[in-house]
Amino acid sequence: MEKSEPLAFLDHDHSQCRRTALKCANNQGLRLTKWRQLVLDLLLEDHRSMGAYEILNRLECNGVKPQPPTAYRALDFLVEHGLAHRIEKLNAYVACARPDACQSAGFIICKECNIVAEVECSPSNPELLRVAANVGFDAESTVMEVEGICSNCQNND
Amino acid sequence: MEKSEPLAFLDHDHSQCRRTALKCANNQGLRLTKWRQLVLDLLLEDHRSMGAYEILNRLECNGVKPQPPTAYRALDFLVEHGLAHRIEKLNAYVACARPDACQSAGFIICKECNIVAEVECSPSNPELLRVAANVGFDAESTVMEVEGICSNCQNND
DNA sequence: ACAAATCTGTTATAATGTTACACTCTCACT
DNA sequence: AGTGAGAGTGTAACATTATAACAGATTTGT
Ligand SMILES: [Zn+2]
Ligand SMILES: [Zn+2]
Ligand SMILES: [Zn+2]
Ligand SMILES: [Zn+2]
Repeated sequence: MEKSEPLAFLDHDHSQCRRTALKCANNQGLRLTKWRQLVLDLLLEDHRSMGAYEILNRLECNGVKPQPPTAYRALDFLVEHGLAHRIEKLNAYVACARPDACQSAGFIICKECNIVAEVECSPSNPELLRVAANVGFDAESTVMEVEGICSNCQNND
Repeated sequence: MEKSEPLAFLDHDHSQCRRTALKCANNQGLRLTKWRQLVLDLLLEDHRSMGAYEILNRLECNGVKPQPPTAYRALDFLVEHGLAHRIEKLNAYVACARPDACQSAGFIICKECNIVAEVECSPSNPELLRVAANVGFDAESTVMEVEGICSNCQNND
């Protein structure tokens, strides 16, 4: 599998994605507490994105359903440590597809089926970065999202 | 002034920006109705972004204060016709800085002062687009945003 | 003048995200 | 083991952002 292929669009052994992510989380010495674990697991079910409240509604531990801050705290943690990404265009979250090797990622978003494919690529647009550098701007984070219709959905019309 | 300089960071005759935008709107044969006009005017006050409710709270015509849908409708219209842009990272809106020549734009966002500089540049990241094309993805729109600290704010610490 | 299309007014509600504060747990250090 | 600091959780309330639905008004083309 080529490095830059977006996993989301490929048939693949997804349980492998899950194992990699969990192993990666442990290797970093992160504290994967109960809720963080559960949220990560929900996100790792597939490569779709989920809203915070969709996650919240499915969160549950021994019959206990947590409140919004619990979901947001877990999501913030996962995003901060690179185990998940926030999709700004959708106000939603996805598990990182390559938590072991994710420097900078862009996202391909299908409007129809909501699949979100992560692509490891250099940060931002070269022209944009050049202009930013020219005006002494200190760039800290980058949003790169492309919305459209995936080839599956094009054919299903 | 070089084409790719971000206007927002430069001292400039901003009333000129406003005239250009309004002229541009009229030239396109768009119906700039009362609310659309007023919203555009608010956005054109400077190159800062404004949330929909910030706009809503300042909207007023002959003592009449409209409801949320009015603001959102005007904003949707302006965005759709390229007179404004939505900043996904901020859930906010800016007037287009070059409505006469805006094919595709990226944004430089200062966390401190909230200034939003628009940069005309090619759509998205080349690697991201290449991968999208490879998998037969039909790209329709692109989000390019870089967040950080502008040089002014770096010096003001 | 008329019909179709577009725009507006209005009410209500949905969806997303945060503050604040008390309490509990974990971990490093005596 | 005790203990204190920091990190994590529980909970209630609230703030912000966005949309649905539908009736009425205005504009546009014929
Ligand atoms: Zn997978
Ligand atoms: Zn699709
Ligand atoms: Zn200006
Ligand atoms: Zn600044």
